[in-house]
Amino acid sequence: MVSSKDVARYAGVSQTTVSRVLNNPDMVEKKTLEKVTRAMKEMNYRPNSVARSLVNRRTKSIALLSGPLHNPFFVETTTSIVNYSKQRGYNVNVHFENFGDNMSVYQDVLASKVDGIILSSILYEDPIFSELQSLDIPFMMFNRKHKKPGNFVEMDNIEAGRKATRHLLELNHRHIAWIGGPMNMTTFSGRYEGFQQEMKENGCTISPQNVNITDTSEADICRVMSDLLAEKERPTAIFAATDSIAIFLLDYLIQKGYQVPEDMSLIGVDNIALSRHHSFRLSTVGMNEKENLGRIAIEHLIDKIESSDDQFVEKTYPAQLYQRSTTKNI
Amino acid sequence: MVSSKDVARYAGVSQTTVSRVLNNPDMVEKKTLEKVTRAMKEMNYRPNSVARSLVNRRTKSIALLSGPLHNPFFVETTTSIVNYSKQRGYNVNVHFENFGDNMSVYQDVLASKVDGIILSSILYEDPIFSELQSLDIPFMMFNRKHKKPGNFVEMDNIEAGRKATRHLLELNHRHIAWIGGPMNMTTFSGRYEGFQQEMKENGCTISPQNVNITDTSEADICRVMSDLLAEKERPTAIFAATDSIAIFLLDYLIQKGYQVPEDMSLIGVDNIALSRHHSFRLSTVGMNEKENLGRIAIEHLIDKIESSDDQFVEKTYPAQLYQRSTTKNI
DNA sequence: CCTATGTTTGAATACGTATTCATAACAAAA
DNA sequence: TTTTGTTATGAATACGTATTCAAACATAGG
Repeated sequence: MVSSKDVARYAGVSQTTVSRVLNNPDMVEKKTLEKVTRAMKEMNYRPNSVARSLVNRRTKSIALLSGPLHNPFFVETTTSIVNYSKQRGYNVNVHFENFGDNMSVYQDVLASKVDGIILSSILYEDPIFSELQSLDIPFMMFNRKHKKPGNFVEMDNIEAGRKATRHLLELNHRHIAWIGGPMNMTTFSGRYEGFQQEMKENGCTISPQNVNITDTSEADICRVMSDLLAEKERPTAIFAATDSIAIFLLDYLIQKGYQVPEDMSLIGVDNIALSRHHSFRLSTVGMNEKENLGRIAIEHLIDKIESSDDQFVEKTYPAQLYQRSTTKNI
Repeated sequence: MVSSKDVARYAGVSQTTVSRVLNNPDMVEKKTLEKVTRAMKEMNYRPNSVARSLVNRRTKSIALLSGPLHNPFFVETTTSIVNYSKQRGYNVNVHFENFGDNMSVYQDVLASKVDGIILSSILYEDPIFSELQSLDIPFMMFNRKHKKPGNFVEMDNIEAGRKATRHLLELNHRHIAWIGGPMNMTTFSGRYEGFQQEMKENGCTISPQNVNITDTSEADICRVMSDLLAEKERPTAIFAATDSIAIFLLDYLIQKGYQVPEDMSLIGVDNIALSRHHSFRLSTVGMNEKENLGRIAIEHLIDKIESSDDQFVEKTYPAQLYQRSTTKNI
C-alpha cells in the first residue's frame, strides 16, 4: 500500500508536506500543493485511517449495541443512528444483543476503539455499566436504561403502560393478559408497572396466569399464547409489551382461526411504522411520530463526543395512544 | 489511557513481555505471566486495537454497504452478516445506500480501513467497481451484481421473474402491471427481463403504461399505483419487483378500499419473513427458505479475507414460487 | 569443564500519520 | 548592512503495539 512517505518521495517533498496538503493546505505553497496533489492522484494514494486514528486519538466511529432487528422498532432506530452518524462524519459498528451470551458482545464492544457507544441493550442492573464507565468515553442509552445515573433517552414507559391499559378498560375489558419480556429491562418493567397501577386503580385484579413473561422469541410467545387460549376463563384482551410482540401474536391468532378484535382485543406499545399498515391497523401507544429515540440519542452522543461536557442527559418523552382497529368494545 | 508500556513499568518487565502475555502466553514464564496479568487487571489495561491494527495491517472489521432497512429483505441480510461476522471475530461498519448521493457513502467506505467489503448496493455499471478493485481487498456483492466479473451471490432473478409471471398467467391474468425500481440494478432488470420473456412466450403484450419504474420510495410507489388504478383498462394483477414494494402496495390498496386478491392479484419477489404473516400471506417467489444471501456472502468474504485466494465466487441460486393468498384465478 | 541446545527476556525497530520545533529563504523595515 | 518578521519546508518525534534479533541464562550431554 502506498504511504504518505511514498508520495513524498515521488513528489520530491517531505512526508510532513504531504500531511499538510491533506490537513492544512493553506500552509503549503500553491505550486507544491499541485505537485503533491498530482502525485497522490497518480499513485492512487489513500490516507491510512488507522494510522490517523492512532495519532489523533479518535477513530471517528461509534459502537451501536442494538436490540435485534426482527423487532422493527430497532430497524427504525438503527437506520436513524447510522444515517445521522454518517452525516456527522462517523462510522457505526453495529452489534446485536444476544440473549444467550451478551457478555461476548460486550467484550467485542469494549475491545473495539470507538469514540462513543450507544446502546439499547442494557439491563437495569447490568454489570456492563461500570465497565462502560471505566472506558472513559461517552455512552448513551436509549429505549432501555440502567439503575445508575447516566445518559439516556426513553419513552415514559409507565405512562405508556397506563394509557394502553386505560384504553382497554374504557372498552370494558376486565380480563386482560400481559405478554412481555424479561423484567430486568426497563421497557418491560416500566410498561408492566403502568399496567398494574391502572388495573389496581380501577379495581381490577390481574390473575397470575395472565402475566406472561417471554424471552421475546417466537417460540416462547407461541407457548405463552397457546396457554392463554387454553384457559377456562380466557382473557378478552391482550396487552403486548411491544408492537413487535403484538404483530407476532396477530399472526399466531389468525393462523389459529381467531379474529382480532372480534375474538380478542390486542394492543401494543412503540407505534412502529408497520403497525400503521392497513393489514394490521394495530392499536398502540407510542411517542410522537416525528420523534425517534435512536435519532435523539445519537445526536446527544455525538454532541458529547465533540464537546466532552459531562452533564448527564436524562430525557423521558411522553407516550400517547394511537387507537386503531385491533381493540374493540365488548 | 494506560498503555502496555505503563503495564510493563508497573510490573517491572519490558513492553515486549507484556505484548507476549497477550499474544504468546506460552513464551513467557509462568511467574512472569501472573505478575503481568495481575498488573493488567489492577491498571484496568485494555489493548489499543488501533495500534494493533496499524502493525498487524488488519482491522478485523468489514464494511457493509446495504440497501435500506425499510426493505425487510435487508433486515434479514444485515442481521445475518453482523452476527456471523461477530462469530468469526469481525466488526461490521454498516452504511446504507443513499439514492440521492451514493458517492459520499462510497467515499466513506473507501476511506475507512477494513479487511473486506460486502455490498448489495451496486449498480450494473457502477464506477465504484474499479475503485473497489484498486483497494486491493476482497469485496463481495450480494443480491445485486456488477457488469464486470467479480465475487457475487444472487438469486436467479430472471427465473424469479418468469416464475412469478407464469403463476399469474396460469391464473388467467393477461393484463399484468409491473412495478419495480431502477433498471440499472440487476435485481430489477433481471426480474423484469423474466417478466418480459414469459409474457412474450405466452403471446401476451405488455402495454407501456403498465411498466412502472419507481425509486422505491413510498411517495413514488403511491404515485405509480394511483396512476394504475386510474387506467381505463385497469390491470388485474400486479407484479411487484420486491416483497417490500408488494407489502407497501397492499397497504395502499386496502387503504383505498380495494380487496386483494378479489379486486387485484399481487405477487412479490424475495420471500421475506414478513410475507408469511397471516395478515398478508403474500404470494411471492424466492430462494429456499433456509438460504440467506447475506449469510452466504459474508461467509465467502471472510474465507477470502483469511485465505486470500483470488478465484471469483459467482453463484446464482434458483428461485421458487411460494403461492399464498394474494393471487387468485379470474 | 566445555559445548550444544533450549528457554526467557529486552532493546530496537516498524507500522503510517500528525505535530513540534528548527531552519532556510526572502521581503520589509530600520 | 543589519534587524525583524513572514512564509515555506523538513527533521525528528510521538501515538501503542508486534516482531526481530541478540543476549542472558539454564540444562544436558560429552
